[in-house]
Amino acid sequence: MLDQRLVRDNPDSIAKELGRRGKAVDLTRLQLIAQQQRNLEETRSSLQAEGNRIGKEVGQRIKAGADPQGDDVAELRKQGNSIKQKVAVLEEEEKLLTTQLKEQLLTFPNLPSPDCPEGKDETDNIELRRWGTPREEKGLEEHWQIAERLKLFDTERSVRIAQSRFVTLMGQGARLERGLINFMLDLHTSKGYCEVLPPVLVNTASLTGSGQLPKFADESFRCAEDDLWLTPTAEVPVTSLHRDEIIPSDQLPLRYAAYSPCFRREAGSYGRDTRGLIRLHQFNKVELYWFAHPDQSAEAHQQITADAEAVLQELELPYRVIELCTGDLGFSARRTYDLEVWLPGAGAYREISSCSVCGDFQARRSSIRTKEGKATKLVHTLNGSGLAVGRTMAAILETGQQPDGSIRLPKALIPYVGLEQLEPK
RNA sequence: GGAGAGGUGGCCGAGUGGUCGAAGGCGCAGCACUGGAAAUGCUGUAUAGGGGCAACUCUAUCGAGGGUUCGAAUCCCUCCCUCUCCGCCA
Repeated sequence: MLDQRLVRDNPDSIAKELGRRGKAVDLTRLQLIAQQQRNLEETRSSLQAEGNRIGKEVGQRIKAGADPQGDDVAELRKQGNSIKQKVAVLEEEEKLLTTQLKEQLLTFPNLPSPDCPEGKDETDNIELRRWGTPREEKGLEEHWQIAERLKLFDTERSVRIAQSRFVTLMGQGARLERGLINFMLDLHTSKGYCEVLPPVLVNTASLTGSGQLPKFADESFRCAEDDLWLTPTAEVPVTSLHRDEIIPSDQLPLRYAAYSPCFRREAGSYGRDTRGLIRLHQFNKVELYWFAHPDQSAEAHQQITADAEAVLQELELPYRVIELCTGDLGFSARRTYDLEVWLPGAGAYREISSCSVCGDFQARRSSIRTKEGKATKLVHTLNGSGLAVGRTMAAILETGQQPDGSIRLPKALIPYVGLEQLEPK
């Protein structure tokens, strides 16, 4: 959420910064609401001050022995009543404006960081670096072909169980997925991350706090009978882990590694990535999340990205790091690095992790603060996939394929899967 | 699902109509004591939004929303949530 003070005092510069995302933004109406709201607050509160003064005086006089039914007390009561009525009218107007202001503020995306490169869409993203040597020989299979051959998962039967875009991992496939989750969590916790296994049903306040609501309601699955939604990412429950809290500054940064299944409606992606593990309504993900002191968030962003990269490096999966331009930035992000893993079968880099610094955007929505001396300030939040498990499996299958049709597993993963390689059964 | 209890500051916990933003404790910070520390003592320490260069000051907030009153943490109504016991259940 944007800072309402900034909107009130510097609407033009805020509009300009938001405009870097590619769409012109007009804040004049919002600024007017904010201004009116503040004016009303001023009159209302000074009126209330007068009312409080009268109330106290009545109490004092009665205590001092005045007749509670006497004329002078009655006169004060009358004044009190008249103020009360005026305040009631003002309060109603003010409440309306406050609600409007809040509602509006929640619909604006975060301000891009000044360091975020300008651009209109993904074609303007910038490749920062590459790691590893991609396999580029011809005739390699795509992961879903391998999976079919090795019977790692069943998509057709999953339609029977649920719908399209669901997958049932079976046999070695299920085992590999489980091994990957354990491997990732072990790697992160060995570096000091606190492991989290959160609820995957989350309430509206949680989704609003991390930025999915109110704008992206159609992207999430909702439980009709309850105020609960299926979480689209562990980022949501982990943000709300500290919602409405003040975190002592000596505890920062708090670093969490949360495994959760993730649920996305993928509205508007008909026909894209219909085969395999790339785009599903339900997938597994290990998410890294930091609550950081505002002064530390830039470094934290480098670190969280490095921690995500470490998973790919340990798994010997070639990848590249992309910096998103302003036009491709997510709603809550100020700056984002995407990790794209090389899929030899598909012959393409695919996003496998997105590491974002959100500044105080989520912290303001979720009211997560820290204390520094006397001052209370909003913390900064960061998130990064470490990693999307299904896509990781796809990369391992495509990268590890050997001439005899078996799949070599990365060394680091062998103890987790209990197999040297995957073979047709 | 049935019965009961309760929601107060960073935490615990008092407070049933008047200067209560709220006793006391814990925690935290500063100071004193000390060679240094512990212990002890003193002082300070809620959040949000206004106004002011600042000192400071105003308003709101005791789960949420209404009501009674000149005045509500305290009384009334509605709702939400949490806990305990019973039932059911992985």
